[in-house]
Amino acid sequence: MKTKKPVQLKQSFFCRDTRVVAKELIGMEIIRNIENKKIKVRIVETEAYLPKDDPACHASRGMTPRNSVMYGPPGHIYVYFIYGNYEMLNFVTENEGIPGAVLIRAVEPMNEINLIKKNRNTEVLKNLTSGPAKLTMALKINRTLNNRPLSKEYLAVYQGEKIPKASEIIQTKRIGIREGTNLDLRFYEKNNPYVSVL
DNA sequence: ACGCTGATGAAG
DNA sequence: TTCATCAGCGTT
Repeated sequence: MKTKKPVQLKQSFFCRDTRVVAKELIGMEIIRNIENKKIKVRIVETEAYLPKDDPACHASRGMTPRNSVMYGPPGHIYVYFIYGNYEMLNFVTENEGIPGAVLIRAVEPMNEINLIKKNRNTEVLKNLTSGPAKLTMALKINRTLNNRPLSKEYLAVYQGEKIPKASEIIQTKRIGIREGTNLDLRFYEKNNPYVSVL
């Protein structure tokens, strides 16, 4: 047997500058444990939302009931609801008390393709997980996971088997926001078909 | 290019 | 209490 046991990312991984975490999450793997299945995906696109001078960050105008999770411990899950339809998956970063988070924008499926197709109600491979709301539908992630620590019991992040070289990670402007578009805080793997927008 | 959808938070 | 806003998706 050559399969290595997956190494779960420690809390200290997330307790750093949000930009560094967003960049280093590219290539890491998420395992979603649900209904006796373990769906494994590889992160291919992220965005950083910063504690300071970032008008697009939910916490840019101070703490509210919704964004309070971002002020909590790093490595926790922040899921919020948007556009009347969609859930978004984020991981909290920075020290407790400092509000930062990384939005997971796209992932690449590594197993359970048929289950993901069913969850997404489509057969088109490149549409399965190529967007922040698509991947939460594919992995059945919703607000019940909000404010929870990472755990292999339901959702955890692991060291990736294939980490892109620095030259394979593209850094550009963020997508889908009105303010803060001048900042290059979006990261994605070059030439990966599951990236949401090229 | 647009409609769907409803939680959120700021204003009054 | 109202109202504009919104880290998207799917169909046209």
